[in-house]
Amino acid sequence: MREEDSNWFSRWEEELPSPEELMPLTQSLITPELSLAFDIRNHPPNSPQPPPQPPPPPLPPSQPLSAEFDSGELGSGSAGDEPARTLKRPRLVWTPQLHKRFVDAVAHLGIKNAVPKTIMQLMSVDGLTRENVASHLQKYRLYLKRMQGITSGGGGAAGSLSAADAATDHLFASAPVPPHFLHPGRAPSDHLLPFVPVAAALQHHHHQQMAAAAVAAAQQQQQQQYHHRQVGHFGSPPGGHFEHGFLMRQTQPVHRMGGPVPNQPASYVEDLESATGGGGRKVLTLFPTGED
DNA sequence: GAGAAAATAT
DNA sequence: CATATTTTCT
Repeated sequence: MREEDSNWFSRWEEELPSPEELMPLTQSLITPELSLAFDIRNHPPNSPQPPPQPPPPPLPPSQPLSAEFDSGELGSGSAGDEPARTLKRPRLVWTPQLHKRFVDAVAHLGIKNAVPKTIMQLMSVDGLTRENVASHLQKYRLYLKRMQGITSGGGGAAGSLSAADAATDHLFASAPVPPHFLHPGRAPSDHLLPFVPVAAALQHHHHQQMAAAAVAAAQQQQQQQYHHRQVGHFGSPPGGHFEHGFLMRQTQPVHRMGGPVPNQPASYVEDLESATGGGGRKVLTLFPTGED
């Protein structure tokens, strides 16, 4: 309980894995034929077709994520300008769902093609930039490396469950870590880890009951160095003014690349549910998709 | 003030 | 693209 504590706890309930998400590692990949089917590459006049290596795998089966977000925001004119242009984007919050998609993309791509660019494209999550993926990928790799030492070697000794799973990277732990990744030279199929590092063993949870639950609030205006949470409290607005709370607007000038990526018009808004008990807190993560 | 996550720079 | 460093948030 140091850093996130309240945070991750709130998230935990919010992002609780749905049955669909808990799919075993036996996730069926896209059939090769399908991949090939998607691999329809015409021959444009001048297409920077990457090296003869890359079978652009289709997008993984999109998850039935509930896309529900308030479309409100309109208002008034205050924000006549839709800044988007060269405006610093807020900060990307990697929610488990988003991370899962990331992992899925990497998994389906294979280590070889799992480069930021490709991953980003495959994810088709709007608002997601290459830098975001790159940064996360970096961390993810480190996590994998760390995990290697524990899963192998010790042989999954019962005792050394290690904090590596639950204690450390909460986010990574929540996502189904593909069996491979540990090393390319291994057979992906067949034997998988004795156990999935699904975060579970949580015994100590102090109920700090924090009102803050919302993440990802975009402040298009001046994002100065305020000190405290900027997220909207839904609990009790001091000013008596009810704010929308978390509303993100992110429009990015889509520059199309001639890439062979069958972009799927994916609108990804994640999670929006779980009003367990009386505390109805909804966290809206990831920005709405304008379009691709 | 420390630690972690994301961003940014090399 | 990968890694290192810096910033920002909890």
